[in-house]
Amino acid sequence: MANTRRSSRQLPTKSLETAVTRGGTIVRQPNPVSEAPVEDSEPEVRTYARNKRNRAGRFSDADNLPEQLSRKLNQKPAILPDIEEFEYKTKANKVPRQKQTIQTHMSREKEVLSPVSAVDPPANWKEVLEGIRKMRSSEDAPVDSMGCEKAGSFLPPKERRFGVLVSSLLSSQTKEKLTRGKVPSAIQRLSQVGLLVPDAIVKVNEVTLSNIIYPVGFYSRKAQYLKKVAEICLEKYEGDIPRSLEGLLSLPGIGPKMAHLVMHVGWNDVQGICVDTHVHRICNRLGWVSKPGSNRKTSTPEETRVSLQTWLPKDEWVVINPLLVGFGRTICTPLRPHCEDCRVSNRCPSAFRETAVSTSKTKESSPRKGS
DNA sequence: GTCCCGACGA
DNA sequence: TCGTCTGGAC
Repeated sequence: MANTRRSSRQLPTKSLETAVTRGGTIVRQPNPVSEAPVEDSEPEVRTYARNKRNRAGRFSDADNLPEQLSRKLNQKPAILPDIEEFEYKTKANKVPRQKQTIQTHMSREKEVLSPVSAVDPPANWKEVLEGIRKMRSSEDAPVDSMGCEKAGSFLPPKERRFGVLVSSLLSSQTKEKLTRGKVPSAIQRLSQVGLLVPDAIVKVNEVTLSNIIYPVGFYSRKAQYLKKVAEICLEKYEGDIPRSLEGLLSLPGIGPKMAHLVMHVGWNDVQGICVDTHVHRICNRLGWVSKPGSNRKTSTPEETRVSLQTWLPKDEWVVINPLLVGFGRTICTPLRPHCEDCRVSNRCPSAFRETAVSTSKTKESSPRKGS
C-alpha cells in the first residue's frame, strides 16, 4: 500500500524555461524540454529532477512577461465574487469540495468564537508548559520563531502582508529551515526577482515559479496555489490579503493552520491557536485535549485547536505553537519520543508508553490510557 | 527504507 | 480517513 504511490507521479509540466537564481540576476534560458526524458518512468523522473537542480545558476523571465500570458490572463473568468463560485478552481463541473471545506471551517470557527463556558484546565498545565519552556531555552532550538514573521518586514504593510501569506503558503516553518544557510530561502529568491507582489506572480508562468521556489516541499503544487492566490488577492482584495479567517481559508493552499498564523502575523489579530501536527500530537499525549463530551483523543489538528481554546488562556495562544513545535522536533518526537530526556515526563500520562516497535506502518496510535 | 510537513482530493 | 505531493533526515 505504502509503495504503490509512485506510479502516478508525473513530470512537472514540460515546457518553458528553467529558473534559478544567481545573485539575484535573471538570465534567459533555453528550453530544457529537449533534455527531459520523454517517459516518466521512475529513474528518469529522478534524473530529470536532479538535472534540473544542476542547472542552477540560470534564470528565466520573471519580469519580461510573455504576451500570451497576459492574454491568458484576460481570458480568465471574472473571478470569484463569492465562495459559491469556487467551481473556478475545480477543473471539471464537479461539486466544489473546497466549498464544503470552507463551510466546515467557518462553522467550526463560529463555535469557537462564541463565548465558551469556562472549562477546567488540565491540572499542572502551567508547570508542564514552564518545563517545556525551560527545555526549549536550554537548547539551541532548530525552530525558534515562525519563519514568516520576517517575510518582507521592511516592506509597506500591504506588501508585507502578502509576503507573510506567500511565506506561509510555502510553509516556511518546515522545509525552509532544512536548507537554511545553503541557499537563499525561497521567499528571498522570490523577493530578489520582484516576485513577492501579486501583480508579478500573476504574470509569471507556473514552471518558472516552481523552479524559483524549488527547495520547498511540494513545489509544483505550491506554485499552482501561489498563482491562484495572487489572482484572487488582486481581483478580490486589491492586491492585499483577506482580512478574515474565512477569506484566508478560501484561498487554495491555505488551511486552518496557516490561516490562523497569517491572521496573527499578517494582521496582528489572534483569532485562534495555530495548531500543527506537533501541537496536535503533544496536546494529546499530555491529555490536554479531548473530543467534545468525552475523554478520547482528538483526531485532527482542528479538533485539537477547538479543544485547546476552551481552556488555554489567550495570552498563551501565540507562544504555544513555537514552543511545542520545537519540543516536538527534539524531544517529544512522533516516533519513539525521548521521554528519558524530558523534564516533564513525570507529569505526562503518555510518558514511556510509545517506545514500542517501528516496523512497517506504526502510525501514532498511542497506547495511552487504558480507559 | 521509512517517516515527515500541511493541504487537498477521493 | 487515507493517499498524494516532494526530497531530506534519520
